[in-house]
Amino acid sequence: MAGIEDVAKLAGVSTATVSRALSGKNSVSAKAKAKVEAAARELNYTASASAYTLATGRSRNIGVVMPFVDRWFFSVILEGIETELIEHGYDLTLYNLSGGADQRRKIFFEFLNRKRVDAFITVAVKPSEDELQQLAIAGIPILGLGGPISGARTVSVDEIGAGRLATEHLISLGHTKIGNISGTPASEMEFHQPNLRRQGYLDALKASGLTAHDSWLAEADFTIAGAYHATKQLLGDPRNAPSALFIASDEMAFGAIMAAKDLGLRVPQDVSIIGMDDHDMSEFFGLSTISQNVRQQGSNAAKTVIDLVENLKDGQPVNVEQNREWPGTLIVRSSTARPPRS
Amino acid sequence: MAGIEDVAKLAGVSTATVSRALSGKNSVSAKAKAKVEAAARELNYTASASAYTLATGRSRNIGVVMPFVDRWFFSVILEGIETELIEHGYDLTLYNLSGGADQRRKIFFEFLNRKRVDAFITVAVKPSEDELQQLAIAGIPILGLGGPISGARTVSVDEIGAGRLATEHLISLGHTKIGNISGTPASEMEFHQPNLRRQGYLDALKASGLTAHDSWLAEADFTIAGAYHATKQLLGDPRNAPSALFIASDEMAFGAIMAAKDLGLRVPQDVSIIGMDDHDMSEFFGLSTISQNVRQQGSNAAKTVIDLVENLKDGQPVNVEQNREWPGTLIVRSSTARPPRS
DNA sequence: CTGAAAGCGCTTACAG
DNA sequence: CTGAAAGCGCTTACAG
Repeated sequence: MAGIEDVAKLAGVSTATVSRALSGKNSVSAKAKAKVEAAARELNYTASASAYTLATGRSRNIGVVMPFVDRWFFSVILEGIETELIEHGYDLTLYNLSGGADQRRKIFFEFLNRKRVDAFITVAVKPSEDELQQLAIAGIPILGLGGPISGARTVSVDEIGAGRLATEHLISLGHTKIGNISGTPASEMEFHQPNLRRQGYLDALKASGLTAHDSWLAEADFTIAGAYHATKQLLGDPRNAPSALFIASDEMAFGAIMAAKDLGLRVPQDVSIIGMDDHDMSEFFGLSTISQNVRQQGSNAAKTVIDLVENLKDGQPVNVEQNREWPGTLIVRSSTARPPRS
Repeated sequence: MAGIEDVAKLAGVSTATVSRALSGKNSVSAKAKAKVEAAARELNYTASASAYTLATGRSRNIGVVMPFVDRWFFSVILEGIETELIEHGYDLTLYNLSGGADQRRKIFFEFLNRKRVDAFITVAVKPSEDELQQLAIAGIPILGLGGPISGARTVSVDEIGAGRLATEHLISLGHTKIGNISGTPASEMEFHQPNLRRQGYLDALKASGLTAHDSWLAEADFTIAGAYHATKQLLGDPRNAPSALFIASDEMAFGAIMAAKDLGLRVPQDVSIIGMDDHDMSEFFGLSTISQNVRQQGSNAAKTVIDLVENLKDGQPVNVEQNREWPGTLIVRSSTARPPRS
């Protein structure tokens, strides 16, 4: 592998000039620049990341911390982040928390100290006080996706608004008996999304003078199977079943659709179902939903974080502690319709 | 952030001793070791990755290259790799190829040159001649998952055997009219898996003296929707529909199950369906399948690659060009049964 | 515009 | 067992 010395020799200039010519920041004569570029191309030279980092203190590398990578939402957001980062010449180092508390501690208190990344993007992870402090000591900027983090810049979806929008859609179709299945968060991290979505659902009902019957509310664990069982329970009630369901994730909504079918109910003629996410498979299921624009959330987070690290002031990020909220957008497919006349 | 100098001062020793004490490799007196460890803990010191890399030439970082991260197989394998890597103190840098040819070139010919990783794991990616050569120049060991790569160590699933096993299961139940839906690979990378799976299917039929009717064969694009349509076509044939289907992925098998149901066919009473993968949702669908042990494939790949980089000989990996094959394992659930008596 | 040299923060022969 | 010093491969004031 060629080093800067080789390029300098071949181009007949000093290593300083090579560095300047290639970085493009400093003034170099057009002639020197051309020679250096030719030499670099010939030798297939790229500056070594570790030497660059050691000299500049910048790594052109972003750490991404998420609780899982093998769930739809997380994998899509990861892909969005990665594609944007590569575009801008940044690497992505992945830290996933699924290994439990030990792994989490290791990441925050050991890997982080290695100064390998310029910044972190956390996805649906709420750092503890200790962890936040650790980040502060390390002086690493952090961008939180999904929920405010004290002292950090944050981007999230307007969860309450999304829950309200989904519910209003059902109300506008004429439904009055509307149920809701929310998601139970995994333990260690904090998804408060599900609660907020239900909040929006309750708000919408209230605004229309409707009420939520207790037996119309359920929880499931964000899996298709969990929602299947919950839905059977809700819709199986012969006396007081809801005619429409707002479900906190599309994957759970798939389970709900199958449960309805297995009960002999037609979707949407007998029961309307709306989810949230706009999952890849939602089109296939004909599922109406609130889109989160997940991939775009990812690429936006990447852009924001790059902006953050490239505009440090005295080593500190500018404009921290700022929470931006994205609206969800309603997508109407074939799983929602007017209620059956009773 | 504390540096090695700070630790040395606090412990009252030289930086050389700090380095030795912390790496644990060289002889250091118990007393010095204790003092250094105490100081390091107090200052929350971890060696800077870039300085370590520059000094040693090792990065403790593995690059993972995959065509997508937002598909089930890839996200699960990624999670398997990551968890194992963290365990061993390695970082993971993700390169995903979904951005197209440009992104791919950038990764292979620019990012790779930065010498940021000790080795690569490629997943279902077949490097071109150019790319392979680039890897060779860089002297970076590479472990290929899914399909042999010339000059590299490789781990893959015995695809032919898996196809045969699935088909033999159907044959052993008494089926004689067995169809197959294989997957069409995306363009740029090379999945030859689908062909191999069909190969195994054909082998099994032949060995039992059965033949594959042309109209029992179809292809789909690995999506639930694609397989849904293909299955309707296959099973809709009123004269010569197969009584069982081997489908090249579980996700496609879900589409097949739904297609069968929508045709009024019961699974497995009217038609048996077996997939391949053992997807997270397969349990829910009651899908019989051939498990690939995906998560385990990932963690195994991580172990192998660590072994590779920690046992270089003169900078070269030992035992290259070695292809290991894993067997798939049959998982029987409720989607396969004896054929209906005609 | 350009080069010589210091410095980034480690590790590791070398000498003792 | 331990320390002084060289060196890893870059970038960037500094001087010209």
